[in-house]
Amino acid sequence: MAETRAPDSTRRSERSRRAIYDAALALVGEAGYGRTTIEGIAARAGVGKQTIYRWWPSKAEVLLEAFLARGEQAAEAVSDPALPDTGDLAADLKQVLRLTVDELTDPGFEAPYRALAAEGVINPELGARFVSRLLEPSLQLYVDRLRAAQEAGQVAAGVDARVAVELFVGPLTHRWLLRTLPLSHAYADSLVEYALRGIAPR
Amino acid sequence: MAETRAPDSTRRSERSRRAIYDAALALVGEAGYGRTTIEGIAARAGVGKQTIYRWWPSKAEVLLEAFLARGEQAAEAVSDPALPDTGDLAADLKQVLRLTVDELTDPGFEAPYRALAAEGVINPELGARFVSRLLEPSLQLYVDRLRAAQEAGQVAAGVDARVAVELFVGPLTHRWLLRTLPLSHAYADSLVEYALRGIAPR
Amino acid sequence: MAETRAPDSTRRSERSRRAIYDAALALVGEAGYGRTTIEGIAARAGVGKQTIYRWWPSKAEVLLEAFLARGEQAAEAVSDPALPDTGDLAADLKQVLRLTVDELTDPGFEAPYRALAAEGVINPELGARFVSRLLEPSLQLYVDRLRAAQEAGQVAAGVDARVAVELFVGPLTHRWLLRTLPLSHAYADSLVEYALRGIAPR
Amino acid sequence: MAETRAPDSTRRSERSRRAIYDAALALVGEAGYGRTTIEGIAARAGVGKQTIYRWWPSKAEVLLEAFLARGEQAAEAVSDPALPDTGDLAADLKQVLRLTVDELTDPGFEAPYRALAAEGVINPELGARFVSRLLEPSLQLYVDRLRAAQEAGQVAAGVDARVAVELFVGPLTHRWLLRTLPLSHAYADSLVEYALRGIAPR
DNA sequence: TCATAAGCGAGACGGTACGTCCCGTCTTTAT
DNA sequence: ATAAAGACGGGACGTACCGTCTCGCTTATGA
Repeated sequence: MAETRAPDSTRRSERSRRAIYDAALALVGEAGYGRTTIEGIAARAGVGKQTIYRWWPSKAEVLLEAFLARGEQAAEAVSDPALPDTGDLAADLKQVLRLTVDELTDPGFEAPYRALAAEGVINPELGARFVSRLLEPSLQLYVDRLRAAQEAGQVAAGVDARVAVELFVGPLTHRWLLRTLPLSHAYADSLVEYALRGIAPR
Repeated sequence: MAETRAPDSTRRSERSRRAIYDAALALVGEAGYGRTTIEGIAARAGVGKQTIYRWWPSKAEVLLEAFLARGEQAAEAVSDPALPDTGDLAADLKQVLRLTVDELTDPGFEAPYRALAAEGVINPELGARFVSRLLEPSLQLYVDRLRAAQEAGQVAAGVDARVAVELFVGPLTHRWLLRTLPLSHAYADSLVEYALRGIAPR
Repeated sequence: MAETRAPDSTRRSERSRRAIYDAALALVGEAGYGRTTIEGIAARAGVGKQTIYRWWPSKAEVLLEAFLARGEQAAEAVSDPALPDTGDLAADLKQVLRLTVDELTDPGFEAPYRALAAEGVINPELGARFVSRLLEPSLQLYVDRLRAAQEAGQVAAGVDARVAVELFVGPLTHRWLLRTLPLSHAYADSLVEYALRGIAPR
Repeated sequence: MAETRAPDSTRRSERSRRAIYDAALALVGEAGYGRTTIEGIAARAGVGKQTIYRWWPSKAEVLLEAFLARGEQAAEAVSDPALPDTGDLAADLKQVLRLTVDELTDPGFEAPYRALAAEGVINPELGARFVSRLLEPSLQLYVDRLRAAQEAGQVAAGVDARVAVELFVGPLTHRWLLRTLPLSHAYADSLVEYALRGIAPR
């Protein structure tokens, strides 16, 4: 059991960590995931390769953490991450799905997010981390909003909120990942209408 | 205009083509997409590397054609590719979605299909071919079945069948690709129930 | 016994081989053996690293062959490699040892020759090749000349010519390798005088 | 003039110094000079790398000092380092050369000595130190003995003792360094006989 | 007596080179 | 002309060390 000596994380260089995140996100955005290399990230970050290999097991993990770090920065700016609750469930969901459409179409966001999703499709370990650290937290917001609506009698009592969430998010993600048909606000609205009828109280 | 002369496909070796397909599918299944190499495919197929480069532009294309070729073999065995139409729309969809769940879980099928999907997520050209050659044809079967139901008054008249299809297929694919939660027949059934209510006539 | 597939030497690129020799000798001369790298040789020769690793096991072997190749070129220009035999043994040996001093002092020759000798001191395999391919052939010329002198009665009959050779060459090499004291024609002459008396007939 | 402040040698750890010497000699003996690294020496000595870099400029210097330190230990055991002078010059020289042969063949001695010699062949600075600290002192003992013999009329008056020494030591070193032919007591004896005749009085 | 500054073990850091794998191209020989 | 074979120039991999640096921790004075 030749455990390869774990590095001492208290002595880690925060400066290098940030430079690596920036370089990784920039390169994936510019050249694509396949043409982004560890050597390239190291060179752009002004960092030795070993500093990357010391702290991350793979290119995909670097990108995942870089993405998470960016997300946390963005999250600090927002006080309440919860979905809006104006009482009008349909309007609230449409608003959020429209925002999601915008985000998925944002050039700076799309490339690394696609790269991570694709890597997670093939690599179960990374996929699990991708889901638990990035995807599930935002799905949970939907779950919370749907439960609130359920208590307000706007959603049928027997509906499993976790499954219901996928009625909204699943088709959107499907279109985005596989590029079957273009994403649009109109499509988001249609989804909300169909899916909401599907889980409405009798 | 020194156009790199296109090879004469009439003299192409059918033997090599098949060996390449077999090797490609086997290697992706055994080692994963990332660890499958053109050299590896060539060696395993007992073929020169150039024979691959002559006929395919990339590893992904080899795999896509290999997958299609296998699909066509399977298709020859089936006379009518259409979805069942017993008149009971819910039952028909449940049956098909359950079969889809089984297929997505089949070990021999899953690895290359995931590999292609993931590559398509990142590579738009391949993604487009993946969708048009593999995905859309089967989605079209759903569209046809839903249109028939619509004419039979089992689906609301205003519903866009192409969008409706995604209410069934989108969540299922989402779970499979991202492995958020396990696929099961019960989940397939739930999807059919929720989604069908969403597009039911008033 | 996983024999690492030997390359097909009939398809070897003569062009690359020569470029590698030139680059290796130039770099050792310019930067010294320690600062000469395989990557540097490959880059300077305009060659892939693998082309070096395919044909040579180490930097030292590249240099040895480069040196031998240069020697062979030089040898082609000379019809008879034998030592001069004017009948005057002392004069002949002085002439040859003086030439050797000049050669060992020649800037273009010294650096690679030192590098090879030093590597051979540490690495017995390379040392053996260095000796058998470079050193012994020239020592043999001395042996031949001494045997001729022996037959002419200028050297004592009982003397082992191979040992006698080292009386001339050993001290010279010792000074050169270890730089104890400067090499000079005068030193060469002294050596010949002392050593020749040592092996003279009674 | 930001001279990098010289370390305070009064506070130097004798314990570490010795551990470094031991580790260096052991590693060179076990793995060879090329595979001995500063990191390896530090790890084996249980010492920080900086402790080596603080006190020595290079791997070769560490080894040279380690070798010298061992030599001094050995020298303390001997009262008089001078060569024997029994009056029989040939016998005295044969005895010393035979001892030298034995030493050069001693496994614990050979590896580091070869490593230093080889490094000195390539690196003139180290070579100079190698010669002045290790080689010349012992050559001087020969010079002294030969001068004594000269005064006793056993060596021709005109002979330069420093040059004469090399007639004995040069061929021996040549054989040892380059491994042209095996070292043996018989070879040592032959050398003494030939060389002594070369410098004998008329 | 006790701060304070040196040497020290430890090891992270920016780098360079290693030797290997594979890329996509090209050339040779055989069918 | 296609095919098997594989050498080639090239680029990235992940590893090993380089020499520098920064961290706490002894340890040994000198204020």
